Amino acid sequence: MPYDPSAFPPFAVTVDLVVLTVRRHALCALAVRRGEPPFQGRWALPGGFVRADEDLAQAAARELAEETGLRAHDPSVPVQDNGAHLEQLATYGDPKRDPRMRVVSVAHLALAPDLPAPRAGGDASNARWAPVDELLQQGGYGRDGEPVAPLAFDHAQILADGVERARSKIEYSSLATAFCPTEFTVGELRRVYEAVWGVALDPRNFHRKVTGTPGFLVPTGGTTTRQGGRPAQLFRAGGATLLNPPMLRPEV
Amino acid sequence: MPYDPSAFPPFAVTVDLVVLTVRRHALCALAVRRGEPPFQGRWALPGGFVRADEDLAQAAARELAEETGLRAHDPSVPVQDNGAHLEQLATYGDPKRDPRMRVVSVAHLALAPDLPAPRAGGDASNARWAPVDELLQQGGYGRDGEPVAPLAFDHAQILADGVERARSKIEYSSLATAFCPTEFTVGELRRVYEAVWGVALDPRNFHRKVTGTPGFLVPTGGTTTRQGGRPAQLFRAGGATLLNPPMLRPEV
DNA sequence: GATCATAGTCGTCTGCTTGACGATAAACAC
DNA sequence: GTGTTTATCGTCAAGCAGACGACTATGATC
Repeated sequence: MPYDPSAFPPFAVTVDLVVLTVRRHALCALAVRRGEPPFQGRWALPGGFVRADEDLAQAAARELAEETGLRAHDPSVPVQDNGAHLEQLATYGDPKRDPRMRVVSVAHLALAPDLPAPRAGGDASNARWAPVDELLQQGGYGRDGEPVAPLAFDHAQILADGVERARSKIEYSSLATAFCPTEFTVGELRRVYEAVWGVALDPRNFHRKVTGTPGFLVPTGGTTTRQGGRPAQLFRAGGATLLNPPMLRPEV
Repeated sequence: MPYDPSAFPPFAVTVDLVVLTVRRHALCALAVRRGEPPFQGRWALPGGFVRADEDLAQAAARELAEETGLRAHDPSVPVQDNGAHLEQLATYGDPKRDPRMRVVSVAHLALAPDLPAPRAGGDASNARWAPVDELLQQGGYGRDGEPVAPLAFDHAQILADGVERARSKIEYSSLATAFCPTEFTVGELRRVYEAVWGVALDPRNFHRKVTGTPGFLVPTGGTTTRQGGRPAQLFRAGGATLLNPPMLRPEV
């Protein structure tokens, strides 16, 4: 294993982002349209090169800010204010994943509350929140009936891995609150779980579970009626990051 | 995000391996002694450069074979024969992690049954199985009383992350069987959990749990008495990879 | 203002899993 | 045989989850 500088092949290193949010009861991911070949005109995950003096997490946070305006949290700090949760997902390095050169991409996963509208270099038509189901279906048709092209590069795989990570992680952590605004109701949190898992949950058992787990939610004292119906208590995310026992995802 | 070939800084990409096994009731990791600067003479994780035409998983499997002679499993296939479990762990890319140049390391985690003896280029004194507690304690003294130097580079962090991954993953998957030979007893599997978690488990409850989880263990029909005491049934790992409900790690 | 629809919150009951631990079984050493 | 070790089965109580009834507090509709 000598580190002879002439003995190793050079790589380009990028970060790609799986930015997830919940909009209109659906789990959505941020997609940007590629403006140049390869895969010109196709949708892709946002990302970019890691700079020479930058850590991987810094690069991911910078890209996230550039694409969405979101600040990333320090991962060691519990979810708070309107920053996004950001964590490393996995690294993809197939020699043929980019037809032009050898690129290793360190994918990151970001979870954000519902945001107004994406901006990508100021051009709204080149960035959008798309339901992950729509982005992942291969060769199907979108909700508007137009044919859906698969994501560029290996981004479908990266997105699928990110979604799976998010689905499993909200089971045993308090990460689902990262999809919520600073103050939220139990019902809003439940709708997050329902959107991410794609299932219906019993409101009564869910309420018992989340309010009974110490440190998960702290009441702010306020109430809201923005969902209609009886006013609901408002909560903030508590300090607990791990849920024990976990939230159980219903079978199949 | 233009892909102008002159616009990105070149990186070296390596794979580093956290190879874990259980020896004499202790969780051990493979360490190799560095033969050259920086950190010459210090212990480090095995690893090496990713080749120009190689996938990351291939590079990790190649390094694993070079260091231990182990073949890696296809991760989609359940644990079987004496191959090792191999999975990607995380990627480390701090600009200063290698003092000579910009190196991004894609760390992998391997779990192996107890092996005869490590070989690193045929020189046994340059590779060893060391208890992870010993490798991770900073500036302490080893079991033989000699001072322990911390691992080279950021390998202590990588090792800690790998150990934590293994500890949590055996909770909800059948991965603990990767530490066992092809055929093993419930008691041997229990001692794996005890070594990895560093706790004592009730043999009766453990037996009930693992034999009661469908698909976890399949009896081979044979028995063995190699542990002394009453002969124990032999099992192979079953097809199940996920344990539901999980194996619970005792509180603190 | 009465009624209805909607969403939130509190309780109850039942079954399953766990943790603690008693008891028995089958080998070996002496 | 006696003691030691390890394996295996059984029992019991506590805790938690799923199913679901009941009640509350809003806004919408008649």
